[in-house]
Amino acid sequence: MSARPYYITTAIAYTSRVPHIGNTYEAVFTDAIARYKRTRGYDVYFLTGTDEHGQKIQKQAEADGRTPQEHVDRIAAEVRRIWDMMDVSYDRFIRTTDPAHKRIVQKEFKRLYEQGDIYKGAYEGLYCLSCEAFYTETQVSDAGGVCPQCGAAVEPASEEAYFFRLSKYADRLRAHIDAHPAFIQPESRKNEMIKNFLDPGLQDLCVSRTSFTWGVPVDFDPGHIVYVWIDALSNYITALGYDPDGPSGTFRKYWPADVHVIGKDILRFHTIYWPILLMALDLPLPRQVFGHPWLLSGTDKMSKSVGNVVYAEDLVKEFGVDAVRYYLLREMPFAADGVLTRTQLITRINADLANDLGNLLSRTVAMIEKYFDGRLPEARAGAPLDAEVLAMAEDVTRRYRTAMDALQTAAALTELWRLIGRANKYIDETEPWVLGRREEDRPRLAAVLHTLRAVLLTLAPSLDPIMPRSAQALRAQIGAETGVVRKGPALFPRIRPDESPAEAAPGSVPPAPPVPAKAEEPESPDKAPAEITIDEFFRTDVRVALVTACEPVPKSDKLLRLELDTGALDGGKPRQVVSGIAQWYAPADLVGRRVLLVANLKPVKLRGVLSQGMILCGENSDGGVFALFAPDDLAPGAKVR
RNA sequence: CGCGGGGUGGAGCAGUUCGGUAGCUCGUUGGGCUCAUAACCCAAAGGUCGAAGGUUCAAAUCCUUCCCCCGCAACCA
Repeated sequence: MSARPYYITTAIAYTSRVPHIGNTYEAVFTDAIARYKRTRGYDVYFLTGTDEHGQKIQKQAEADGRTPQEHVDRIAAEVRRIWDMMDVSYDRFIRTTDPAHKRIVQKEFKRLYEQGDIYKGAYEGLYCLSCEAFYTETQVSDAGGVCPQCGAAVEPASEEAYFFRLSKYADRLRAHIDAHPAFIQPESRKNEMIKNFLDPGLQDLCVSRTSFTWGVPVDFDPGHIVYVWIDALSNYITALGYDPDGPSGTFRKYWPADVHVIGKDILRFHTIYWPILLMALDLPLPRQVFGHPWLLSGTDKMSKSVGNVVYAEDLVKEFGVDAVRYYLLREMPFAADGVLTRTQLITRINADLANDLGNLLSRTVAMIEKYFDGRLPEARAGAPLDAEVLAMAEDVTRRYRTAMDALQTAAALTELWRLIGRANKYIDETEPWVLGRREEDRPRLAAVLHTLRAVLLTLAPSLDPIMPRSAQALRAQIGAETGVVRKGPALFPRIRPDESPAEAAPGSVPPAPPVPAKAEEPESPDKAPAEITIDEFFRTDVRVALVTACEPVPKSDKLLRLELDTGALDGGKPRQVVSGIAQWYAPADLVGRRVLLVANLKPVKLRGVLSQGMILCGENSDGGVFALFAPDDLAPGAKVR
């Protein structure tokens, strides 16, 4: 019987910035499943890659003074390097800028248009000239009838665009979801999708843009660019050689995908738009979409501005690939968000990898070398206890497989460690060092060590998908191929815990960023702004202003409404500014004080309240915000420069 | 009443679907062992399961109300 095909994918990584450990988790997780399926004899095809189109990338590249292609080439290479470093065993790395991909996307688009699933319509909305962007009526009315971005007037406008008739397939999709309970994982997400998107009815989806050029052009209508959904999602089939005019053998062999592993944030696109797109193309739907949870850094989402972003590379440098892989696969829950802290990482490595697994191997190997010179004799005296441990090994392997089949790597690892714990206990129970003292106990000693070696041999293939290198090292030491046991270097050396003050305090929760945000060089969003001339600076009108009144903005958490005396600037009239500092200042803290006001900002309405300027504040890396106050000697209205 | 997730020994979590002795890892304390990476094994201490009502012979689990925390959205110009 030929091996059963198994097609598994990650989402393609967006190339606006270099992926952090949270993004990397997805690749590692998917890799573990792919490797596991290979050990189970499946013919696995593992796809990953990068999503390289869109306005954001175009703008980013412009800001960096590069062409979009240069930009995505750089980031895609970086993504690939990180995946390789993590031993991600993908079979194909697709990029949406691959010419073959683009060609097929164009064909798909055309076919959908010709069969009437895509139609040309008008995108109606309120347009802001200065932002060159459309806004919905709700967005505008919430902003008080002006542009939510800049506060300028907006006007109704329409622009040509292509739309996808989602509604046509909604019933079929609903039926599919009902008939395939495992389609959306975890289960809780299923209701979310149905309740939030399917039940209210699907709007036709706008699938083209004319506002930027970095994308796949609609070949029969110049100026239109295929918008992200059709372009990006199609990677799962174009990578296999799909072609509306006759797909490749690879495609016929692997499609439909067994599972798309994606972040929970893009579940909607994968469980609604993607299936409908496939239906329209008359292709079978993927068997499962798994929206994995987030990896949080400390208690928060990783974010550049908070400064708690962790990169796989830094962790790998310090702890090794396999330890990082183990942590991710062990610590990430199936549905709830996972947490990454340095302390937890070190604890996990020491307790599980060094003490339990590493030490089990170490003591077993050491004894086999010491008592039998690396070769166990045939003459053995078994005991019921041995059989019990070996039976457990089998049972654990079974449970491990069940968990892995259900994508529950944490549960699978818990099982393996149950066996490791049992084996360590078995050593204490049998006391091989006592057996080693008397010649007549040699057969019993041989049996005990044989049991231990057997347990490790059982463990090796299960550990393979999780920690390929260490599993290999373990095999080598217990002589899986040669039969000769030879002690090697410690599998996982113990790590000395940190003694930084933040983590030393007993009972305190150390949410300290595990690793300082690394140098910014591959990232552009946060790098220091470009130089400006003094004239450009003087375009900013900064003034001293006296706070004459202050109150919270009703129904808002963060906003304070300030009334400011700006001296002669406004002809003695008070100026009203809304500032998002309610978390840090009570109104009473501000009244009577002199703040620094950016006086020539475009006015904007916040929560319905007009704000005519901005108060200057400083922000610490821990997020604390402090207003900058002027000395009393400076009169209201005084110019600051 | 915006949407969603969560509140279980010092820390991190499981258990809640289909009520029935509150479990795991780390940490703490005491003991054992010496093959091993100051590792391993055993034992103990430690919990009003966010609060209050209710249903029930029985509630972490079901119902009602409330409190708190975290995301997202709206409001951080």
